Amino acid sequence: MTTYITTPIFYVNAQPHLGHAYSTIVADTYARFKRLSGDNVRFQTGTDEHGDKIVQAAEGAGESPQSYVDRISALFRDSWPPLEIEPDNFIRTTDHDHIKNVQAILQKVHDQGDIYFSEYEGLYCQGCERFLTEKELIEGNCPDHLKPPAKIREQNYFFKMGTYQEWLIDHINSNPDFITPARYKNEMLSFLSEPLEDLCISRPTSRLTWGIPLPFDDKFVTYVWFDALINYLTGLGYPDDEKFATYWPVAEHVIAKDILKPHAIFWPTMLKAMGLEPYKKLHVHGYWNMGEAKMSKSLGNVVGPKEMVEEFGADVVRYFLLRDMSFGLDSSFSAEAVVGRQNSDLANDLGNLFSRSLTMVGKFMDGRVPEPGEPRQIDTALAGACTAMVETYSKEMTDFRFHLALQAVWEVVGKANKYIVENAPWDMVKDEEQKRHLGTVFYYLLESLRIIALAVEPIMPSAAAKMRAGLGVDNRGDLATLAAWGRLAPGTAITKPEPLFPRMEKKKGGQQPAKKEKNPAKGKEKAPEGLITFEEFGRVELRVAEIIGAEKIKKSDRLLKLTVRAPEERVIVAGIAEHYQPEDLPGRRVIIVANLKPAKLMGVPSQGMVLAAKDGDRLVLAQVPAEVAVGSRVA
RNA sequence: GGCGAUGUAGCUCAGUUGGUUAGAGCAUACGGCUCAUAUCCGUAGUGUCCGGGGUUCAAUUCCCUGCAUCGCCA
Repeated sequence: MTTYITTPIFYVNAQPHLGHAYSTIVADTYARFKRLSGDNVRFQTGTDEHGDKIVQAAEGAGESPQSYVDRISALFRDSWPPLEIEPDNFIRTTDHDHIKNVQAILQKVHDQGDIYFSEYEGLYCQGCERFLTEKELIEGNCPDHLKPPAKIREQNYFFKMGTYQEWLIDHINSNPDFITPARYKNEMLSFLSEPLEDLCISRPTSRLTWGIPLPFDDKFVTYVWFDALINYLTGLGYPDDEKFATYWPVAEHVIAKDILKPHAIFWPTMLKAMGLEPYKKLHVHGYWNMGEAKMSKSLGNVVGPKEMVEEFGADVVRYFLLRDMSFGLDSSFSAEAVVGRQNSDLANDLGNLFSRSLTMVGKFMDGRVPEPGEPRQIDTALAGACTAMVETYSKEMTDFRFHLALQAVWEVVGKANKYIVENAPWDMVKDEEQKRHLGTVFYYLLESLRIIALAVEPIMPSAAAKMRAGLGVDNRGDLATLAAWGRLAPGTAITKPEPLFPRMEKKKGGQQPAKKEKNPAKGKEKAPEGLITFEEFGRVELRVAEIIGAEKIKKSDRLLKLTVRAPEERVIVAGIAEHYQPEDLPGRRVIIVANLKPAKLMGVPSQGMVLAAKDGDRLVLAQVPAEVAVGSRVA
C-alpha cells in the first residue's frame, strides 16, 4: 500500500501557532502509523509565500518580500523537528520547480479553454488595496478605513469552475469518504446546490507583482489558489518524476475548516480540468480555542509550538492534542488541561504501570523476561484485550479518530494495572503454590506493555522508544506481525529506565484558580444571592491600558472605537461618545476588563470593556496615574 | 433572512432503532494494597438528558415550537 499525506502549506504572513502544529502533528502521526502498518509513505508540508498580504507584512517588517518569506518559512520548517515531526518534503511556493510547473499547468488549462479573460466589477478599497465583498461593509464603508470603497472595473483571468460542478457533486456522492468527517461533506454539498461562480485566478501586475507570472500574459500574476493548491502536485515533481506516478492517486489532505472550500471545491475541479484524478480523501479538523476564547493575535493568546515543547515536551503535546480533540470538532486548549492529561493518563496510568512492572521483573524475575506457564483465564483475558485493542486502534487511526484510538489503548492500560492488583505478585512470591504462576503473570504483563508501546509509537515516538529499550525489543517489521501475541523472547534482559513521564505541578500564577482550599467544603460553597465569591471575582481580569487612538463610530451617538495598549494592541468599543471627545482620549490610562468575551458593536469587533463611573448623567472613566505600567493587573 | 449542527453529572463527552436503576474519563469523598512516578485497585454519589407543547400505554430518544451557542450561505 502507498500513502501520500499532506498538511496545507502555511501562509507566511504570521508565525507558526498551535493550529499549524496540530495539522502537522496529525499528518505526522498518520504517516508514522501508515509506515508502521507497512505502507510506502510520503509526508509533505511547506509554506505558501505569494500575495499582497506577504508584501504588506514584509513592508511592515522593513525587508524585501524574498528575505521576509525566507525568514518566516524557516521558522515553520524549524518548528517541526522539536515536535518530532519528520516530513519527507518541505515545499515552498517560491521554489523554482513549483513556479515552473504552476506555469505549465496554467498554460495547459488555458490552452484547452478553461481559462478566460473578462472584466470584473467590484468594490475596491484603496486603503486595504483589495476588493471587499458587500458582506464586509459596515454601513457601506470599509470596516478598517471607514470610507466607502470605490466601484472599479478590473480585467482578470477566470477559471471555468462551474463546468465541473455536476461532475463534482456526483464524485462526492459516490465517494462517501472523499470529504470527512461527514458534516463537512454535507456543508459542501449544500454549497454546491447553488450554481458555482467561476474563480478569479489573476491579479494585474499594476497591483501585485509578488506572484507567479501568468505564462500567457505577463501583465498578470497568479492569484492564491491556483498557485497554492498545486503544491500538492509540484511537491511530487509533477509531471515527470516517478514520485508523481507513485503517490498522486492516493493523496490525503489534512486541513483546518477555514480552507475547506478551496480544498473541497476549487481543488477537485482544478484537477479535473488538468485531466488528473482527484485526491483520495480530505480530512477536515476544527479549531483550538484558548480556554473560552478564540485564538487571535489581538487577544495576545496565541500559543506557539516552540513554547509548548519547551513547557511540556513533544510526547505530551502530541498526546494531548490528539487525545483531547475529536477530529473535526473544535476543542479548547489550556495548560491546566495538558497538565491534567500528563499527570493522570501519562504519568499515573501508563508511566507508573511501566515503572512498577519493570521494577517487579527486576526484583522477582531476576531482570529477565520469564518463561510463561500454562495461562489461566485471567491471563488469556489480558492477551485477548490486547489483540482486540490493536484491531480497534488500527481502525480508528485509519479513520482519523485519534481520540478513540487512544481511548482503546488506555483501556488496556487500565486492565493491565488491574491485572497486577488482582494477581498481587508481591503476595504470590510468598506462597509456594502461587509462585509457579509468577512467570506467566510477568510474561503477560510485559507482552501487554510491548503491544501498548507499539500502539503508542506513532503518537509518542520518544516514549515508545524508551519503552522498547526497557523491554529489550525493536520495532522492525509491520504492525500485524509485531502485534502478534508472544513475540517477546523469554530470557531477554529488562532494564528499567527513568520515568517515562514526569508528574507536573498544576501550575502558573495569575490565572490559576487558587490551589486547594484548606477547608475543602468552603471551595464548593455557593455565595449567597447577590454576592459573588472571591474565586468568581478572580475570573475577571482587570488591567491597566493606555488609550492610543479614538474615533467616532459612524451612525452611533454613543460609541467610540478606542485603540488601546494593554500592553498588546486591541480595539475596544466604548459607549462614551457623549461624554468624551475622541481627541482628548489618547494618552489616558484606564482600567479595562481584559478577558471579556469579544463582541461586535455596530459592526466593530470589541475586545474588552473600559471601566467608567456613572454619576447621574455624567460618565467618568476610571483612570490611573501615568506611572502605572500598561498591562498591570488590577485586583 | 435561508439552511444545518449542537445543547446529557462540577468539567470533557458517550449513549438511547421510544420501554424497568441514563453511562465513561477527570475532579470530589471514603475504603483496600504497598510492586510502583504519594502511584494503583475498589466503593460512593449527585443529573427537571436546554424550556414549552404534541403523538404514545410509555419520550431524554419521534414531531412542532421557543431559547442559547456555533457553522455554512445570502
